[in-house]
Amino acid sequence: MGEAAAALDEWTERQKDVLDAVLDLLVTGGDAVTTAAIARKANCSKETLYKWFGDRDGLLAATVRWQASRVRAGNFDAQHLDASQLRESLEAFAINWLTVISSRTSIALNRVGISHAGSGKSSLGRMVLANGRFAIGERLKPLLEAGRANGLLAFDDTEATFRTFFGLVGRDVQIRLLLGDRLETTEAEIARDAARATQQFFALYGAPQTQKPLQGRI
Amino acid sequence: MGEAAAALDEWTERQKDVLDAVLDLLVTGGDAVTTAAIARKANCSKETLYKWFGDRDGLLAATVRWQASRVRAGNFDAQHLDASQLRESLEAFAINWLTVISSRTSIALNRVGISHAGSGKSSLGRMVLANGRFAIGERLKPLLEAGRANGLLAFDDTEATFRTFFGLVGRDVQIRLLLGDRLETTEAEIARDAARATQQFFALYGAPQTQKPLQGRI
DNA sequence: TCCGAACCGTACCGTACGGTACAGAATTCG
DNA sequence: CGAATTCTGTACCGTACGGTACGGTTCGGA
Repeated sequence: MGEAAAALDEWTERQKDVLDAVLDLLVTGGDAVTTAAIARKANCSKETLYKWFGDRDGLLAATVRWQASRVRAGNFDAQHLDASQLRESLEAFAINWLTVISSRTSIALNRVGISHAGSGKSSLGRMVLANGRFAIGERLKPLLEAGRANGLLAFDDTEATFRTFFGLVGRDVQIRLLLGDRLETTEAEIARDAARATQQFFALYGAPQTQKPLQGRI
Repeated sequence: MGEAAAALDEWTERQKDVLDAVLDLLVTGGDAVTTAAIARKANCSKETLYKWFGDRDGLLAATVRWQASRVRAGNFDAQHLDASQLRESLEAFAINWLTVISSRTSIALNRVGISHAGSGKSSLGRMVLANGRFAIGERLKPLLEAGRANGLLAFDDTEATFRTFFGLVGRDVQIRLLLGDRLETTEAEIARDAARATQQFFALYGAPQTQKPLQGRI
């Protein structure tokens, strides 16, 4: 939230163009993402790159933040939920999440973060994690808790419940894509998987069908 | 199966020592896994490395195969299953899988495969995938189908069912570890998670408690 | 119109690393 | 024992790449 706003005006338009160039290079995995290639693609000098972003890692970190600041989908309003609204919201979350992790951008950034995490300096990995797995968690948890408050869901541990939802939605998709598996992720496929995951989630955590107390409405 | 046997006698003892050295270097992520470092650690010359394994990628590929050939756990016998045996077997699978993906070796090899997949040449990624995600799938599916044949499980698509089990067990563990998250994965924690995943899996795919026909017993 | 700041393009430097060459030790085999 | 083979250790080569230096250009402000 504050994070996203900060990232949005943290750089000038010209600098954002540079970050977009980095993203382009990352996504088209063909050629290596060298500082020279970045400067060429962005029509700027390497010296400017280093002046603005410090070093290559700083540039990559800025790119992660920049992409993250763009991705935030609007939060879902979780007041006066009924069962079908909750189901729709969960399904929308699942669709959104599957779409994100299937995107070439997400795959490329996760690969960069993982490579860095393997090289000791794990700050990029933590950043990807914060803007991926943990960001979606913080956005989904209020919805889960609203569902519980309205008697639609039954669970004790919000974190554990979210992790189960995460597993039901993601399954093996992310690791397969990261490892280069060709996995057709069409929109229709994603919608079907999101619906299945949501249904399974309700089977596990849906509250038993009791007459829910008409709280507040006289 | 044949793969494992092939890998076991594909190299001499001396060569296996070299591959173990590569694994050691990969696991202790501190220093880069250069050919010079490998030769130093294995007390052999770089020239021998190139003679035996072709080039650096061939050496890494051989290391993946070598590690995979060691990991295979004994298959589970899936005859005359009753419910508690099935549950135990599934839980054992889950424990085994969680233990593997939490190991420093698995994390390091997956990181290498992912990095390679990002650099165009995806053969290493596919190899890690074949010996990880797909190997566990091929080993688990017979158990699922035996459970169905014995009336303990109800599902149509074996692959889809396995993927759900995979998601319930793995959740966010692998991506978090790959991205450098410190995630305590004690034996007790793994056992608890495996039990929870198995229970959830039965809740989704357990056959309704009918009197199962006493097939074969008079 | 002039000045200075920011920036582009290119050239350059140092180092790290994959891969090769080679001399000498170890080992095998007749 | 001697010849041939295989291996080790080290030195070496070429290249790729992160980072720096610098001359030339654009552009905003006085």
